[in-house]
Amino acid sequence: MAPKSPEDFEKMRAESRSNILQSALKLFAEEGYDNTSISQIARDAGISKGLVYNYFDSKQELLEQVVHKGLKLMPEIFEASDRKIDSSTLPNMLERFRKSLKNDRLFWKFYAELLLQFLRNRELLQQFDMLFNEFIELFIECMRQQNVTNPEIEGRKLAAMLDGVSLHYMFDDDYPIDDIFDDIIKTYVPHASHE
Amino acid sequence: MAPKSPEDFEKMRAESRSNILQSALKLFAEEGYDNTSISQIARDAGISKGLVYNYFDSKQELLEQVVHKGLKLMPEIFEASDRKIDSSTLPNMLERFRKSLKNDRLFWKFYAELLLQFLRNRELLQQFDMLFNEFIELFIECMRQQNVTNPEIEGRKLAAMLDGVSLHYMFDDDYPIDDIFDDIIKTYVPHASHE
Amino acid sequence: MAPKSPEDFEKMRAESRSNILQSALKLFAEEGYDNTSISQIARDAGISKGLVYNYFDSKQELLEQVVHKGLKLMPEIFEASDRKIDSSTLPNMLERFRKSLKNDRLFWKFYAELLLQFLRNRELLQQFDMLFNEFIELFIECMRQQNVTNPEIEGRKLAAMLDGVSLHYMFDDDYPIDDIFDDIIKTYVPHASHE
Amino acid sequence: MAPKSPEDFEKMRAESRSNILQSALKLFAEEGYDNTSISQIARDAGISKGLVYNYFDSKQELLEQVVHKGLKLMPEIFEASDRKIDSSTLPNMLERFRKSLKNDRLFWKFYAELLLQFLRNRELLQQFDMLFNEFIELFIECMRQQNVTNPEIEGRKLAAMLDGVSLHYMFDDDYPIDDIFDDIIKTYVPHASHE
DNA sequence: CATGAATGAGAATTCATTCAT
DNA sequence: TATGAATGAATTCTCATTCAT
Repeated sequence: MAPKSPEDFEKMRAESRSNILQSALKLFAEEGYDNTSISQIARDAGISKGLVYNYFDSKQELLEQVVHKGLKLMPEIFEASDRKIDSSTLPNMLERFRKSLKNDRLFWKFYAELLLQFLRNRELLQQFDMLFNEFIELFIECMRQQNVTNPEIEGRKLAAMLDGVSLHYMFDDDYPIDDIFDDIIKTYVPHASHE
Repeated sequence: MAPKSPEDFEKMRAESRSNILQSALKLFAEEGYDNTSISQIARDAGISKGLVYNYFDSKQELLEQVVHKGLKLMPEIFEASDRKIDSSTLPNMLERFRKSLKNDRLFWKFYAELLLQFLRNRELLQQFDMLFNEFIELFIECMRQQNVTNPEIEGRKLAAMLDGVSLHYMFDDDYPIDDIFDDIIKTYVPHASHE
Repeated sequence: MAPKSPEDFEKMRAESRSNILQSALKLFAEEGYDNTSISQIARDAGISKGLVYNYFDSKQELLEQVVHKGLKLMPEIFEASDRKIDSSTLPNMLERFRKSLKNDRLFWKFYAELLLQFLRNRELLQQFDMLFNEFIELFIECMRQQNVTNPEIEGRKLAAMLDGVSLHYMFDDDYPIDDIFDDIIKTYVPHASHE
Repeated sequence: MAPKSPEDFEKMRAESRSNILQSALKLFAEEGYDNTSISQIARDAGISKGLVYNYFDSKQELLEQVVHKGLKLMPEIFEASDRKIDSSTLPNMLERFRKSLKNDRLFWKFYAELLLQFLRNRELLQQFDMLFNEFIELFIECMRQQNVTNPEIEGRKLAAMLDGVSLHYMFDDDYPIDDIFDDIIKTYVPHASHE
């Protein structure tokens, strides 16, 4: 009844949009992109099918937006807040990653799915590539900090290992994720414990 | 006049079947399972749509057969021929793996795709799970051979790293795959360096 | 501007659903279940193929719904309105049946078709079986009313004869349906003649 | 090895043909015409799919031949061997029919299926119509023999009842077929009892 | 802004029929 | 005569997308 202000509308739009993205992320992660229909997403978001198209031009664009939103979470996990890399950066990052893996299994399943989509889809690949390289660069930088002999190689190995561990963890409910992380942290951050 | 002999038929069948599996592997790997239609597979194999169903009951079964065939390659890559694990097993395996990654990129792309399919599909998961665990066990056994402190953890880390490296390599055409492998071999096979 | 109200949608749905059932009944009856494609039904109903699946999960379910709707007509034909069986029940029923046979030839053709489907399809058989037995029981009850020596047998004979007459009538455009019915009524309702 | 004489070939042909017809009858009766594939028939007959087309031009023609062969059995059941109709014709016929119903349930199921096919298929209808009318005429003639008041009507009623009883019997494994037949025979052949 | 009915292109699957041998 | 591989048209069913209200 009360006439809504432009701001109200704006807020509603943002909220609806966010709901849709939320539902899409969940369903894409659980069922896979191809096995998720717009109807399901709409139903899950509690809105009508048609309305989805009010916010996103196509299913493909919805995917891209979900990815976009998802990738923005990555830096929060991996980047040190002060952007300065020091000896605590890597252990902090690893801890945050471990925590995220355990808490946001859904997101990481989706991330795994995306890896595959990316291998095929040029549009998505570009969005992702930059971030992906930043992420590797970050590890390389950490290695450099630690004065390892070959930071480029060591950084890539660490990145690969973490991706591999994530995959295996998603596969196997009994995966000893904590043991593995404890060990990785110990290995890659040896200075942390003694001297 | 002369009716075809059973051998003739057998040969035809084997050939067609093999063609179909070949095309299916290629397309599943390149486009993904869901984005590949039976029509495409048939077209690629140079046969009619209907014939595919002469050899495979369903698209799902075709996938399973492709997987089955693919998984048979794994042991050749990872297992020591004499089944005895000694100090040369791991370097041999790693070399074979490196070579396979570079030669059979298609297969490994597909393998990556499968990881995701597996996360959802119970049928496939079972076929795969055993092999997957064997593969991890193998690395653990190698670690045990080398008297590392914690073979269980070290084996899993190595397995994860190799999966991660494979993924990254598939992503990035400039990935320094040889440097990484050289390093891994050097790290995990320290004895190799000093004679 | 104004969104459609739930009532509007409800009305649209009911109408479309009814159209589809109508067309399906007609075509199943005329062509047989197996010889009728969803496309034909859609075309006949003046809608798109896909819409049929908006209302019915499968062709099989469409059949079941058509049957369900059709079977609801049966009681109107065969049951005495007051549920009490007396000497007028049978002649009334026979008259209603005669009238229905002549008016609803389509339905009865379909009913005949169904008999055959039923011989194979367990799902449908159950829906039908109850009604079928009720129908025979009804005749038996009428016979009992008339104090015939062996009402069980006589009831079944009458039921069989009516099914047979229906079939023959559907076959033969010159079938003397009225003569037959007049005779049956005279035979089975002897009291009608002498008061 | 021994060169086959033309007669041998002829006999083999006849035998193969008969096998196919046998299998087709069985499968059509059990599964229905539409649900039976040529492959099934060939498999059941122990020959190749292609060979079926050596004997029959099409599935439709195979159906027609099965019908043709089947209908030839009818006279054996219904006609008095000496073609003369007397007071024993009807009871004999009814006994033969009862026996056939119980022994050849498969055939009668198929006959029921055919009734429906006939209602749609002009080709088949013609083959059948003649026989169908002969069959009714036969009953009418029997009634005439018995000096019933209205042989035309009574004959048709008997024919209808027998068709109906057959259907019901096929439906219901507990159908009291013998009681019904005993009663029919007693009713329609009253003279049989008192001399 | 919101709804869900309606569309239609495309996918998997079946199967009668053909054909080379 | 006999085989079964191969074809392709037809069928059921799904779902992204449009549109009238």
